[in-house]
Amino acid sequence: MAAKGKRADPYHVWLSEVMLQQTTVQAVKPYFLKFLAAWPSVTDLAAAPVEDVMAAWAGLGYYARARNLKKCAEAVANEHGGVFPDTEEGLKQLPGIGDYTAAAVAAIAFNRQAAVMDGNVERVISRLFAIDAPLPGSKPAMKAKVAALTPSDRPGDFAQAMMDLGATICTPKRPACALCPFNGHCLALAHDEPERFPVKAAKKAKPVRLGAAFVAVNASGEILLRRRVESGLLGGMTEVPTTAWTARMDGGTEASHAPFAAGWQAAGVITHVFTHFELRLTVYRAQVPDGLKPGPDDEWWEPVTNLDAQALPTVMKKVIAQAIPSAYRPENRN
DNA sequence: AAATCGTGGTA
DNA sequence: TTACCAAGATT
Repeated sequence: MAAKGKRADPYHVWLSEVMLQQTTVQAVKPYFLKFLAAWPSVTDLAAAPVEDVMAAWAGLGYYARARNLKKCAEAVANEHGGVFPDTEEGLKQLPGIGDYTAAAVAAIAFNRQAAVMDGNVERVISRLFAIDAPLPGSKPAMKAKVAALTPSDRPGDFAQAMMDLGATICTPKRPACALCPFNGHCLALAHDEPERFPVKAAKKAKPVRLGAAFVAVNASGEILLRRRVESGLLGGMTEVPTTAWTARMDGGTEASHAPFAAGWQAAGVITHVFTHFELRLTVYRAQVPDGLKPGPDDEWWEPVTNLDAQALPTVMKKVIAQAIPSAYRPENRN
């Protein structure tokens, strides 16, 4: 972070804010450093192969962010001369930059008086004013409160201070109200019920989906991989062949969806929880001879020693580790 | 405009 | 263990 009231590098601010969307600082740190080392400027990122960017993002989640990150870098490099727009409105036109990120970059990197509101700020504001209307419907009213509080002097520092307050003092459970600089003006505290806010709409139950995954290893120690379609869940990421992920496991479905006939052996079940469903995959493995042709739909054979360089999401690392326990041991990596 | 989209940490 | 949720965006 830059010194008090100073503008930080817009590329650094943008990259960190995108990574921090729905993601903890702890999880982001190593990825942020890795990206800056690989691509020191936005033009470097714009010039990078998208596969490299997806592989570098693997494990961080919400992979549409990585696809939009690349598109945004290309837009800045090709349509803005390699310079980020310096207004909230200009930034919001770019891929992957919404209300929050546009305001955050405008305030922190360009000293603009933009109202920055993330989940932390929503919690602080909802408590300060004891807002009973549930999120997300109450968002516009809350943002108006933030805008009214945001100063013209050092708006970026104000934004970061509000987020820090929400992250460390005005926490979801057991907030440290005694330490809060607003404890003389907080309506929720005055009513002795800070934890009642923010009020949120009820969330729905998480269904279970079932499927099977197939790990084929040939005599040369290569594993059969394929690339998922660009859109939707894990879009553009790498996977091993699987059946469809459906509510029911239909008998006979599994063998018919194997990439080819082989001595498939069940190797156990892995469970992975996504945002809106839980996935249980039965893992099958087979030792096959060399020379099998990869299927038509973006399949290839990859040395098991090179899995770290692949764009494998966490669920697929679980599958491979289940089938090949040694795959992710250090001595088997390049 | 409700649904979709990952993962890991915490209580 | 379950539930929540973390510096949200897109369709």
